[in-house]
Amino acid sequence: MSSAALLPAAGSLGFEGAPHEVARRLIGITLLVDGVGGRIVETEAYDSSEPAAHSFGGPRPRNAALFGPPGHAYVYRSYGLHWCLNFVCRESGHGAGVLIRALEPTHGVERMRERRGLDNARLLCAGPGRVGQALGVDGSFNGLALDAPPFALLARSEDRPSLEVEVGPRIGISKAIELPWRFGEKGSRYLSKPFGRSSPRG
DNA sequence: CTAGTGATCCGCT
DNA sequence: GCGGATCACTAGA
Repeated sequence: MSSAALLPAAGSLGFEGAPHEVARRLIGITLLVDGVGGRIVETEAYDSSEPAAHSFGGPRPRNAALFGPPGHAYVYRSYGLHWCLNFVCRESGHGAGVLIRALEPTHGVERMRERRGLDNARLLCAGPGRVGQALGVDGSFNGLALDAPPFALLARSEDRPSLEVEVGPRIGISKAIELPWRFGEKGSRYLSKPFGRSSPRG
């Protein structure tokens, strides 16, 4: 049996914690939507205390889910085209979240290829908009709990004991660019962009 | 590999 | 009007 224990992990991820801690813990966790998805290899943390966050400036209709209970989804539309998935953190009313930026495809790869109209596994989920498209996430998922279908979060199996996490500045923002709140699995070739300069292989 | 650009919608000033 | 927590595509190093 291949995978040792793929156990539900939603209860042990500590979504009530700070977003940069949750973002780090999520690396290596498997995310599935209706059974389709893969290992989380890249995340970013956002908090209402800094101006890059959608929650900065307080609750509004669009960001309401971010101010809801932790362990739920916040889905927003990016540039009028793409759907991006976040996990809500901290306590209700705070407005913190973790953006899922990239997955290593492991489950339902054919389904993801169809949805993305793309053959290259490396690019299937390499970016938040690509993750949304590959997993079939749209605005109707906004506010759903992460510990119940269609979502599933599975603990790391022990096939990768030496998981190393890299840290760096967040991508695609113009404010609070100094915060090192982007996290990624070191050496993964499924990142949306490489971190500093290591070996560009994988 | 990096840099530039158009697409396309919604929330905010 | 303006500008995004982006992506696909093109051109050039």
